[in-house]
Amino acid sequence: MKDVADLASVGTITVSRVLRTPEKVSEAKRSRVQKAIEQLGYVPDNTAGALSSNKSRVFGAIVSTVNDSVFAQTLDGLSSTLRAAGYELLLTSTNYDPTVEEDALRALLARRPDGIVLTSTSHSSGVKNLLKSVNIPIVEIWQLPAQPLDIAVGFSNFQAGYDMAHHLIGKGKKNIAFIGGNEPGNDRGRRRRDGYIAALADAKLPPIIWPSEDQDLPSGIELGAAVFEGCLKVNPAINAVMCVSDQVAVGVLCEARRRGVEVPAGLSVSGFGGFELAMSSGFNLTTIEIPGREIGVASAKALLDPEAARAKKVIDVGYTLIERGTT
Amino acid sequence: MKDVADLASVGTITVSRVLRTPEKVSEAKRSRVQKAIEQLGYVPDNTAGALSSNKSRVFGAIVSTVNDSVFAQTLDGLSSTLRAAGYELLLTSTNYDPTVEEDALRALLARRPDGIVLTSTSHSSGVKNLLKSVNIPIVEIWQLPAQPLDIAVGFSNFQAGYDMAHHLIGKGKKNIAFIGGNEPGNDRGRRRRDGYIAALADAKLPPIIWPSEDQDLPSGIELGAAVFEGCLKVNPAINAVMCVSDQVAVGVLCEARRRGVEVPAGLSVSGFGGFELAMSSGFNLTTIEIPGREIGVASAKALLDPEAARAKKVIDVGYTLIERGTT
DNA sequence: TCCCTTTTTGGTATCGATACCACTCTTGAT
DNA sequence: ATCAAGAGTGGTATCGATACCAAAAAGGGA
Repeated sequence: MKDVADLASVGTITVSRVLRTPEKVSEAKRSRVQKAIEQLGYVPDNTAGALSSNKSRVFGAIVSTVNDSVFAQTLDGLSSTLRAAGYELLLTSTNYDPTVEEDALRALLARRPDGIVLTSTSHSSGVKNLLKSVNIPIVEIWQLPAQPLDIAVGFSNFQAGYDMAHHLIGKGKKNIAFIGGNEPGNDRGRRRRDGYIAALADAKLPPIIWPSEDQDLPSGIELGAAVFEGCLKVNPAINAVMCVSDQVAVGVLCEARRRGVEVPAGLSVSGFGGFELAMSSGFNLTTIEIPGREIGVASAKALLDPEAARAKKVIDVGYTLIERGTT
Repeated sequence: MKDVADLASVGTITVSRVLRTPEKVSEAKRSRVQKAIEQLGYVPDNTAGALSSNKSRVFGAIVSTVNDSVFAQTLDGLSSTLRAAGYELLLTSTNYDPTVEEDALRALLARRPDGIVLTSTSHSSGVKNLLKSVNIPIVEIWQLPAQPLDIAVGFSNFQAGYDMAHHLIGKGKKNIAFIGGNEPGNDRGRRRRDGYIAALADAKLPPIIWPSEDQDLPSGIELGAAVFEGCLKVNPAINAVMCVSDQVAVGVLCEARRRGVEVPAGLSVSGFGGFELAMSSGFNLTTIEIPGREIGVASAKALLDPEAARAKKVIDVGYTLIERGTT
């Protein structure tokens, strides 16, 4: 930076200002400095800037997994919006293991991020203490906790589960099973299930949940394929399955076709997530579409302007029940 | 850090050593310092450390997209391996837009990463110059360039394309079409196509490529579904389609079922990627499986020990042709 | 016991930017 | 002509860690 300043015959502070607050520098010097920067191929050192200004221009994100297409959209929206504003994203994943969260957070905080995004909403006390001790915006996403730590961006999984169950009931189905949602650490799926239970209770129908907590079954598509052997055989009266995710629903649909089960006449199937595959004409799945990217964009905005976001506390991006051919 | 040092009655430098090189500190002081750290809830400031030691303990990654499940596995392997070694990952995506790469790189370099991972292998001269001017390990992944900038980790897309075409030819198919691979900036798909062309040439068969460069069609599953109208109608003799990705292949399979086309008797279908869906029993797709996670792990190792990696220059993780029911 | 080597420890300068303050130079109103 | 307000500019201290060097303590062989 000294070299640039010398070449442009200005003080170092003016170079700094050209980069951070160009409007405070006169046109003449600004262009001289910019020319010098280009000529020398100068790339500023943000680590030094972070130290002196206490602003790292980096945000941290702790996600449970990047291996989920709707989740990936959120990351995408988050990262692009932040980058457009001159910020970068420091990414860490916990692989749904809650014990890793504290370590990951500690490592993140050592990099002095200007804010943090968390995808889980139940935290250990160690995590809560760490978050309380730093004075930066904390955004919890993909779920709306009753008591957000700071700011929350998401939608109500409970309500979404309720709505979908209500939709199936409205179609005249009386024996509706809920499939999946038992992965440990994934409380979002459980909320959808709670919504399902509530909707069935309101309609005075008995809930059927499969698999039970103690059954050890594969998740995703494989789980859907296993429904016929594991669930429908035990309870052949079931005429609708409400799946915890689109992946599971696609598994059900594949297997239904193979077995010649008519959808939706013999069996209604619904998904959750808005997974690309589900939208395709081949499956034509009724599902709840989550604006994954929008969650990312909204969180980025919350991080960039925490005061405005804190006024709302909870930002509900909503969801859309999309009725297609499987219900 | 001063507070910790005072509480433990040692110099600040000893505190630093307890964190970075604990084996150089006597047992007695080490435990005293660790107790003080815990008591005060001290979280070290890595931005300061980065400035003084010229080591940020952060690696940068520029990916074309996180919206791809096999790609996500790579990120996962990369991030977990790095974190286990005390490093973090700074993530940026270009959304397959090569013009963004230089900006993204400049922003990354400002954070002084200790190394960089790139998913594309064709770079603008600006990018090349920037990379040349920094003296850190550069790892290009998911493809093996003839002239790696520094280190490359991946597999041969060309060879994979060749092998799959060879497999289809071995099955007695004579009219084999290649579907997809025209997205701009995605040179990996193009390499697979080149492999396909080479294999057909060796077998003295005419290549059929669809869609052509100038056709504007959706990608992914939708493209697969469009094959029947757009490609097979024009050339009904085609009895095998080799798809650029599993997504496209799944689209073909869905539509084939709907139309009652027998697979593989009437039409063979192959994919690429090892996408979860393709593995499921419902589709039973013949595909080429890429060890996505392993690419991430191997790149992380290359970043952590660049000297060892530079000795090899190119690290080929290979791939596996998995024959299932669609060919 | 003494001297030499090795281990352990601390003081101080330093990394490269920005905050803070002080100063000069405009501009426009009175 | 004078003054006040504001814009533009630069000098210097500072952020919090680690590198480097020097010194003290601990072992080990004569």
